[in-house]
Amino acid sequence: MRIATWNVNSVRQRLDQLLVWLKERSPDVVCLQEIKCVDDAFPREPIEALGYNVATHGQKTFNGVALLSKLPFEEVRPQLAGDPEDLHARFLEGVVSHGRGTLRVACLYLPNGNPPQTEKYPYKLKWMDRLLAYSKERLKSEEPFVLAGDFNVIPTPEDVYNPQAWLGDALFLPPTRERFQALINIGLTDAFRAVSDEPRQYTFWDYQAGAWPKNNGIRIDHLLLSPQASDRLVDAGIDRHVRGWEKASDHVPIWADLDFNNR
DNA sequence: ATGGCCAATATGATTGGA
Repeated sequence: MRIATWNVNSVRQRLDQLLVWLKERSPDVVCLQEIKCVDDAFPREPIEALGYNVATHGQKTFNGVALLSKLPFEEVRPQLAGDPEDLHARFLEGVVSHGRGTLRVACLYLPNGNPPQTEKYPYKLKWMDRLLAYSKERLKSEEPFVLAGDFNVIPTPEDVYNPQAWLGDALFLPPTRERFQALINIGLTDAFRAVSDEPRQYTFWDYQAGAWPKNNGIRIDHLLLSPQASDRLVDAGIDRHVRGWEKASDHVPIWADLDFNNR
């Protein structure tokens, strides 16, 4: 079973690339971030035509997340618990059933938090605290689940082309990294790092300043696996080549393969 | 962080992104 996540930076601008990539990688479950449209404007039909069920949690102009699944959804729920006043469309949880049980997938678009001296940074940290609380609660069920999305977190200096330049950035500040590490400490596994210790493996390159041709990137999109999911991990990867396409998103897709058959 | 960006919006200047 292949789980993938991709910040598409507007699903309507990226539809052609999305369809090509879906055919090429054929993931079973896909988490999309920054769809940047309301639910009614989401281009469902061409995606459904490829065999996907579609669930969206959009809003006007900004943010917005979606789940695509070849397997039917048993349940779908928007919004991360813990702050009823947070109306940003950044979280959508779905449960799909496969042959040997269910898999819960949480699609998330974690706040950027820049500039750090504004109210945006405490909002990010609070969101991360809510995500930790959510994850602790879900771990109690001892069922396989995946946190998938744009975390806007550079976990370690190995995950950024020039750590010095990012020391004061909301994606790399110690309180940000500490909260990401807290997710690891409670038992979640970074799928990509479970299969590769290669440095300079990035998921985002800025549109500006020749970042892509110079490989000035950062690794901020992640798949975190619960113990029952990481037991099933067989491979993971970054679809770096997608960044070189015409009219590319500034993020590329990442994926993980989980084998739920008997060992 | 930056050699020059990109997307959405009653739209041509502003906001947000990372």
